[in-house]
Amino acid sequence: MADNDTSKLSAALEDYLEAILNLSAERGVARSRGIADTLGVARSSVTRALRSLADRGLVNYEPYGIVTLTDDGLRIAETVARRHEIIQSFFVNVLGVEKDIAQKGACEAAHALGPAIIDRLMGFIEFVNDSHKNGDDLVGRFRQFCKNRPAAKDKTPSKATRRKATKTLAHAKPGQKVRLTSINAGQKLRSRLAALGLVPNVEITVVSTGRPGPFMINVKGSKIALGKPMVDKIIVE
Amino acid sequence: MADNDTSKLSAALEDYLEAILNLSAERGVARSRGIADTLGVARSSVTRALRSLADRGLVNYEPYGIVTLTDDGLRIAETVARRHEIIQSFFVNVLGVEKDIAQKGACEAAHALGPAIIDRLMGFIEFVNDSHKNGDDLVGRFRQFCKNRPAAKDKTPSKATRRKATKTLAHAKPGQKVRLTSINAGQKLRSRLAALGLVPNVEITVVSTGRPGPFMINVKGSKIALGKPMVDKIIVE
DNA sequence: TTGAAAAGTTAGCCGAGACTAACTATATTA
DNA sequence: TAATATAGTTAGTCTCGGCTAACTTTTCAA
Ligand SMILES: [Mn+2]
Ligand SMILES: [Mn+2]
Ligand SMILES: [Mn+2]
Ligand SMILES: [Mn+2]
Repeated sequence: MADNDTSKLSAALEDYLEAILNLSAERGVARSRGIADTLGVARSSVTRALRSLADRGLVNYEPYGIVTLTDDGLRIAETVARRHEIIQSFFVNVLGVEKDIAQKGACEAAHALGPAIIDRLMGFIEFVNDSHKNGDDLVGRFRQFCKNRPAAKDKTPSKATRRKATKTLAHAKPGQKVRLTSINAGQKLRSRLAALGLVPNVEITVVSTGRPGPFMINVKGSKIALGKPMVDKIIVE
Repeated sequence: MADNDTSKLSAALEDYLEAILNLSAERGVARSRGIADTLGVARSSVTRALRSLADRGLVNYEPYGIVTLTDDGLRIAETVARRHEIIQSFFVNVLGVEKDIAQKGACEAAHALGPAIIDRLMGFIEFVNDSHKNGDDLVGRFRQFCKNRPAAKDKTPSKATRRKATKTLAHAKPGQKVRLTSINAGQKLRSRLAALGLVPNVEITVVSTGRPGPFMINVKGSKIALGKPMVDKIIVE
């Protein structure tokens, strides 16, 4: 009988429920083979998932039988399917994303976004539709807006890039002067380097960056050759 | 040295990179302990993740050392962080979702949404801001719109619910007449039930639904008692 | 009715990613 | 400088969710 459904379901198991719901609607019945095909997994994986779902009281299942959702299972399946639909609708109908891509992204995102966000998102879609009825073609304006500006690239630097990233000696160019911040290594290596003058706050002048040849630096008048692994461990500013 | 980064990174490893980027920016340096605290995992989990990332050439790491991102790692970390920021910004600044919830959802969704969707989403945020400058307070209008309608619930039935779900005998109420569609069981059980008159298309009248007592049905004049497991296997319409 | 073909299950393997407990290296401080 | 506290690693375990190969059950058609 229906077991406890304390812990939240994994994305994978939610997908099984969603697949069962869809198959039931489309073909009238959900069988193991159909689920495997829908999700692109091996038939044996389905068997195991069904046992797991049955243990949680979410499907009626027994070996060689067809699969139906219990009331609990139906509730979850509908919630997931609905989230998927809403997110996908936003991607396609508002953002104008290509259907296949939207489908894939929405199916995954559906497991990550809870009621608070989904409700708002649905409200927003309604708002957009409502605006349209009132003569304001928001989506059309957005499309137009997109045309009039150089398509932003996913790689465009943003706040993230503006944050200073830790620089190692490897990032320095020949001729550049840098100050040693710290050495990313154990004390034995650190003391070995200290003997060469490589201590915190010392000024380093990069002589050559070692392609080809060794990475050469100048520290207080003496030239030092460093190996690549070493170069990555020396933090500078 | 930098290994091949053929296969796409898992969400978990992307989170490690993101955490390292953030720690480097906030504290100047990323150490194992800080990563563990940020992500809420055990220190030993961090050790393993760092080894894995180092193998892929995404971080400079060696035991007991501090951690820095390689150029490849930095690129990925920034991409993930930026997706996170854009999605979160949409949730908070457009949809008006509470910060903590938006943060959590965005961090997860960031791994699921690729450039095609993210680019559009960022464009949309810009569009909204742009509209605002031109005197159209879209967000304000949306907030107003939300107030003027009964808050939609995540459980509201939608297309998903409108699809007919498979009904079992368990869903029937006392006195109800239903037609048997199929029996979710192997042939031996099916023939046993067939002997009782339970064959496809036969009409079943529900007598009592068995709380307490057995589930009783009337088939062609004869009363039959069914156990709960059986009731779940009989598909009707 | 019987013998494939198809559907489904079992058994065993694997990698990812978490955990705890115990150990080791490093840092701190008296 | 030695003792202790903290940080980090190692070893071993677990669950999840894939997979293949081999077997069994059910279906279907001759
Ligand atoms: Mn889906
Ligand atoms: Mn999904
Ligand atoms: Mn994030
Ligand atoms: Mn994340």
